[in-house]
Amino acid sequence: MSSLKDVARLAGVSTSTVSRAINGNIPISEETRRRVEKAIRDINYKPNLVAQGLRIKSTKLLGLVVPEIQHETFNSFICFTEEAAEAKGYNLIIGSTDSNPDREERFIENLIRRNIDGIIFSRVSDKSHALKILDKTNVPAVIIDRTLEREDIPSVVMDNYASGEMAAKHLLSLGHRHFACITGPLDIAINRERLAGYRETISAAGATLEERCVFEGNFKFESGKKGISYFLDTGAPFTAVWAHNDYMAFGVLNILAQRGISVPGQISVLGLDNITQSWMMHPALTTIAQPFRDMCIKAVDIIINRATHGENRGGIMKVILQPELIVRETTSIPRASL
Amino acid sequence: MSSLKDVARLAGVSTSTVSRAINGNIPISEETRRRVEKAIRDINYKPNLVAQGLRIKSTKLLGLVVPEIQHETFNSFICFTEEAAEAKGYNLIIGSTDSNPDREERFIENLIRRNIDGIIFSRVSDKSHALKILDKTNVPAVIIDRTLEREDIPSVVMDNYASGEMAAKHLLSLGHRHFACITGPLDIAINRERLAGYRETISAAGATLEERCVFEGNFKFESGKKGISYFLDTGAPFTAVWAHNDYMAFGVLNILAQRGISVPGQISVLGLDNITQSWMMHPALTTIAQPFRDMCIKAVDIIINRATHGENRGGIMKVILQPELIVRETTSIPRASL
DNA sequence: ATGAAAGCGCTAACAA
DNA sequence: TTGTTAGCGCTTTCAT
Repeated sequence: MSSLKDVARLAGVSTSTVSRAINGNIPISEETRRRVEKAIRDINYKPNLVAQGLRIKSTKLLGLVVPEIQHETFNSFICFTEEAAEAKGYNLIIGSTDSNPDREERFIENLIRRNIDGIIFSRVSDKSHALKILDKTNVPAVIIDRTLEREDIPSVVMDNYASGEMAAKHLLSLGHRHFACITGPLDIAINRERLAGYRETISAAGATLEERCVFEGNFKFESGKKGISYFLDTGAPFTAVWAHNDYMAFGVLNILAQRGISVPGQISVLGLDNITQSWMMHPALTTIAQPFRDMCIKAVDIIINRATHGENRGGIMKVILQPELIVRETTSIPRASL
Repeated sequence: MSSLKDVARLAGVSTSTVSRAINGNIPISEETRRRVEKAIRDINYKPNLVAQGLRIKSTKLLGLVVPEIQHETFNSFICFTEEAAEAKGYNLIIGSTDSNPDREERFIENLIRRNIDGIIFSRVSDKSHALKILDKTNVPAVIIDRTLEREDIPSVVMDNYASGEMAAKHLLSLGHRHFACITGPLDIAINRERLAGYRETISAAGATLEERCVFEGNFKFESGKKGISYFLDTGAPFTAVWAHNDYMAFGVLNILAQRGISVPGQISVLGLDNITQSWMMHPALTTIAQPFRDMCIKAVDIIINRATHGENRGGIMKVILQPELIVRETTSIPRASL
C-alpha cells in the first residue's frame, strides 16, 4: 500500500500539498494539481482510512444495531442500510444484541472506540442500556421502527395507524363485515396504533371487531397458530383476519390448511411486512408492505447529516413513512355465511 | 473519551508503562500495575481502536463479502459470522456486491484501506476480480461455500457429494425407485457433486434417475416451478424429487398444490438448506441442513489464525463439513403407482 | 500557493 | 522495571 509520502516524493511536493490537492478545499496551482493527480494514478494511491479516521475523527463508518439477524425484518434493515450507506461512501458494521445487554453494551462501546460516525438502532426500548452509554458520548444516533418517549433522538417509523386503516379498508371494500385481528405485543406502542387504526376504521363503517376476535400475539409463527386456533375453537364470528406480521399470518394459514378451511374462500387472511416468502406460499399472501427501504435510506440520511453538520441539523426528529397494500391471493369477497 | 495520557497522568507513570500494563507482555511491578489498573477503572478508559489499528496494523475488524443480503443463505452467513467474530472480540463489516464488479472492487479496496484483519468471501468464482485485488496485498482471505481451482486460498464447504448420497438414501429407504432432481447451475462444481452423489447412490441401489428427470435450475423459486412443471408436462416417471435448495423446493410445492397433487401422498419432495420458512409451510418441508454455523465458525477461526500467526499457519486449506437430514412432512413411502 | 512541523492515540525500540 | 523518543499515515496550523 502506497502512502501520501510516496505520492509527495513522486510529484516532488510536500505531503501537505498532496493532502490539499486531494481534499481540494484550499487553492492549489493547476500545475501542481496535475502533477499530484498523475502521481496518485501512477501508484494507485488510496488514502488510508484508519490514519484519516484518527486524525479527523471521522471514519466513514456507520454502526447498525439489531436484536437478531436471522429474521426477515432485520435482514431487510441490514440490506437497505448497507445499500444506503454504500451509496454515500460509508461502510457498515453490524452487531446483533440477541437480547443480551452485555453484548449490546460491548458492541456500542466498540463502535465508539472505533470513532464511528453514527449509530442506527433498530427497535431499542426506552429503558435500553445502550442509550445511557450513548448519552455519555456525542455520537449521532437514530432509531428505526420504534419511537421513544425521550425526544432527543430522531426516529424513522412507518405510519402504523395508517396500516390498520389500510387493512380494514381493503377488507371492507371486499364486503367483509366481521373482523378478527392477531396483534403484536400490546405494550409496544406501534401495535396499539395498528389496532386502533383497524378498529376505528371498522367501527366507522358500522362493521364489527368483537373483543373475542382480538388475540394478542408475539410476532412469532407459533402465536399466529395459537390465535387462529383460539378464534376457531371459541366460535368467534369473523370472515377476515389481519395479523400484525407475516410470520403470524403464516401460522394462521398453516392451521387453516391443517383444518381444511379454504383461504380465501371461507376466510380471508391479511399480513404485514411483505417478507420474501409471502409470495412463495400457495395461495400467495396478501399483505401490507412496510417502507423498509425508505426508512433505512432516511435513517442513513439523518445520521450522516448529523455527523457532518453537527447536532440536530434541520431539526427533523421524527420521520413517518406510509405503508403500501400488496394484494395477492389470500383475500377475497366473503363467500361463506357466518 | 479518555486517553492513555489521562491514565498515565492519573497513575503518575508514563504512557508506555500504561500500554505495557494493558498489553501485559512486558514485566511490570505489581505496585504500578495496581495503580494503573485503578486509574483505568476510575476514568473508565478503553483503548481507542483506531489509534491502535494505525499503530499495530490490526484493527480487530473482519470483512464479509456476500453477493446479496436479502437471501436466507447469506443472511445465515452474516448471522453466524457475526456471532463467531464477536465471540473472538472482532467486529464485522459487511458488504454486498449485488453482482456488480464495481461495488465489489470498491468494497474490497475499502476494507484494505481500513487495515482490516481478514476477509471472508461467500461464493466467489475463480475469475472474480476481487481475488486479483487481494493478490496485490497480503490480507488473509477465506472462502465459504465454494472452492476455487487455485489452491492458495483456504475454503470451508459442505460435503456436497454426501448431501446427494443422503438425499438418495433417505428416499430409497422409504421405498422410492424412480427419482427426479432439480439442480443448481451445473457450471458450478458443488452442484455437479450433489448430483453425482445422488445419481450414483440411486444407481448403486438399482433404482432409476432418468435423464429426462433431471432439470437444471438456478436456485430460484421460479426455476423450481419450471422444473416440476416440465417433469409433469412431459410425463417424466418419478415419485420423489430432490431440489438443490429450499427455494426451488418451495416452487415445486407451489405447483403441486396448484395442480392438486398431494405431497407426500403422490410425490415426495426434498429440499436442501433448511431455511426458516421450511417448517412454516404446510406440509413442512423435509430437507437437508447445511452446516452453516460450523462453516462460519471455522472460517472465522482460519482467518484469525492467519491474521495473528501469519501466512498459512497450520496449512489447513480446505475444510469439509457434513450435512444433516431434517425429516419433516414432505417425504413418505410412495403410495401412488406410476 | 507551498512547506515545515505538530499532533490525533497508540506501541515499540532504545536507553537508563 | 521504567521513561524517552520516534513513528504509524494522515490533516492542519503556522510560516513563508
